Amino acid sequence: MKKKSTIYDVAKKAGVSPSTVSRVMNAPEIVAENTRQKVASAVKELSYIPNMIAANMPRKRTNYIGLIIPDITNIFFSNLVRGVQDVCEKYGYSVLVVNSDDSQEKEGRYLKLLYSRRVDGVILTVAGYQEEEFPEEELSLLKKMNIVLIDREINGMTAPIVKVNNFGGAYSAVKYLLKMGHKKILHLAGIEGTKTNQERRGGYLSALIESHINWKKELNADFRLDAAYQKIMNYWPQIKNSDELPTAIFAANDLMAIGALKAFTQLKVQVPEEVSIIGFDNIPFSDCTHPPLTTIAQPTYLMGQRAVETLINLISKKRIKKFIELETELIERDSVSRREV
Amino acid sequence: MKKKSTIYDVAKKAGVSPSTVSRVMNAPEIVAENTRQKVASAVKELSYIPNMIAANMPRKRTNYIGLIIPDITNIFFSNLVRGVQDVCEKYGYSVLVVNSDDSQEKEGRYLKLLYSRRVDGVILTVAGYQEEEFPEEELSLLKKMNIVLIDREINGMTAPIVKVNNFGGAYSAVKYLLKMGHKKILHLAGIEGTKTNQERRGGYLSALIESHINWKKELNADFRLDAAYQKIMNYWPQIKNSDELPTAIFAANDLMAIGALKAFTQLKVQVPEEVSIIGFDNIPFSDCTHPPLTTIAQPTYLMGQRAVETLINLISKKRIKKFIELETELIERDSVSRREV
DNA sequence: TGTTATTATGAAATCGATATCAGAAAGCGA
DNA sequence: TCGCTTTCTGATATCGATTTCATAATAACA
Repeated sequence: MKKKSTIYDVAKKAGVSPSTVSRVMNAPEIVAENTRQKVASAVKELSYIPNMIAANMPRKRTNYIGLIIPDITNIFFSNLVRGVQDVCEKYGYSVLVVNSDDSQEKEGRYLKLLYSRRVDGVILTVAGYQEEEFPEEELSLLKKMNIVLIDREINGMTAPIVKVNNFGGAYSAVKYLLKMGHKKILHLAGIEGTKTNQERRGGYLSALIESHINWKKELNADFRLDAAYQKIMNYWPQIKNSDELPTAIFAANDLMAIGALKAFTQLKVQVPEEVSIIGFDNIPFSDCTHPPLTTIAQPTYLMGQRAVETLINLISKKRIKKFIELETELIERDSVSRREV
Repeated sequence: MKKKSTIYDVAKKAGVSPSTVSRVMNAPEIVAENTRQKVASAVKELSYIPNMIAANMPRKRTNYIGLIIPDITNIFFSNLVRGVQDVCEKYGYSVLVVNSDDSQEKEGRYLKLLYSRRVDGVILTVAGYQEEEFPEEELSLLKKMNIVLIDREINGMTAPIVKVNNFGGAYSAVKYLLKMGHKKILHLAGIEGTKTNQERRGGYLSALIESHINWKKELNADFRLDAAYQKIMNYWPQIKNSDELPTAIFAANDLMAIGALKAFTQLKVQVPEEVSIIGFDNIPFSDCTHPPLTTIAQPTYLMGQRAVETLINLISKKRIKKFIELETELIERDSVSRREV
């Protein structure tokens, strides 16, 4: 591996000062055509590529942003990540993605890492499992950095947030089921600690109350496919043939809806003839299930984009909106059918 | 935002030199218990977190690795990314992930970016669409960096590679179809330029030849779900009722298999009664399709892990295996049925 | 007790860029 | 031609760590 060439090498070869080389690399228009050419050819000859590490120091910015999500293998997040990456790319930022696995401890560790790496800002999906109060150390770190929250709010923090109208989405999902004639609607709920889940649960309950429906039932599956699968496998046989049997399910995300679908296939329960299911998220493949899943679509890619835009404005101290709430959309497919009585 | 404290601040507060603080942070065992304590409490008091940017310069390493994949929203890669991240985390590296969208031009640009950011090494899934010869500039960049290839080989480059036995996997998939009595097997192929696709195609052809089957047919869908869907939607009606009609399909990846499945649902063609389908990859959700997809499993997470381990050994100049080929596994589910002629 | 190792610390150079400031050269109006 | 901008370039300090080398203090040994 041959030695990397530096700005000094280029300067020497071109017969100019390092400052001039720096100018040619960063603001070519302010240097005379003539010198610019000389430098350019020296750059090419040495195949010089500037060392951004060195550049970052005096500049006091890295053009990195950190992205903390629960888990990249959770398909919900990959579109979001891509949205973040694409906008970053456009503005010359790079993204450092880490997985908190919804653990507060990991979240804290990564925040420290990101700080240590001096990222210009962080986009954070707060970890779901909150052991206790927000630790002091983490909170003070958060205050030192440019932060934009995404997807989940966090009590006692006033960072800008980009989220989806979870309440409204859930509300419209349940309203839709009611409109289709369902009166016994089970709720497959997500991680209890998360604001997201609380809001969706709120939408569920509000829609029921508004329609004077007293029947309600919740099963918790932490937003996870296999947990939902297990819960249904356990629960359904118990209530089969009783009047506890729901005619519809509102799942707080598609993953759980798909888990339920899988369980029903195995239990030989027909969807939507025997139970209707509606999900939340509209993840990829939710249109490839059998039957294709009716769901509430979230604009995940857009969320990622908005979050970065906000963050970049925050970094460059422009005016920003503190609260961006995107709307959901009902996607009618085939997992919900009309139920008479 | 209050001023960040530096190693000098800590040194002053603790009444020692910056060198000593540096030692406490990096090799505490070589400094006297007494001074270590003084420094530690100064660190805590100022809540000092070292600036890794500054540290990287004299050290000449960044503890970053770059990861170039075609597209993070392609679900096949998320497990791989996670494998990379988890091992990196263990060894104190951070990962910079970028999407080439299978474009050679983007790949080149990102390589340059990664070089500029002075990552310690790069894990690269070579872009599928190769316009022409590998550009000189990119090649010389590759030679300057520590590179580990993943998934796809590249002609005329001798970097270590971690891949899957594509030939063997495809071969066993087609052998399995033959064993189930199928004699007309269509191949849904991926991006032609990729070695991966060539190998899988090779496995398909070899299995046929070995069984003295002359019937063959290929449709190309670039590894993409929607392309596969379209191809089937166009092709099937044309050949319906002719003896061109295949009884089974070997798709070069699950995405295309799922696209085909979707088309067949729409065309009211029963799977597996009328056509059997076998995929490749075993992506998440391939067990949630209808019917659950029989497929060839790739150990993607493991591939990511192996790639990083190799890269880290390469970086630290340890001995490495130049060629790591992982085995596939046939996952029998319900999309293939026996066919008695 | 004098000599040599060992351990613990500090001083100063260094990594490779940027940024500030100053000065030379060129352009321009009177 | 003189003075004043404007344009272009270079010298030098700086960012915040690490690293090398030197030295003081202490321990070990003959």
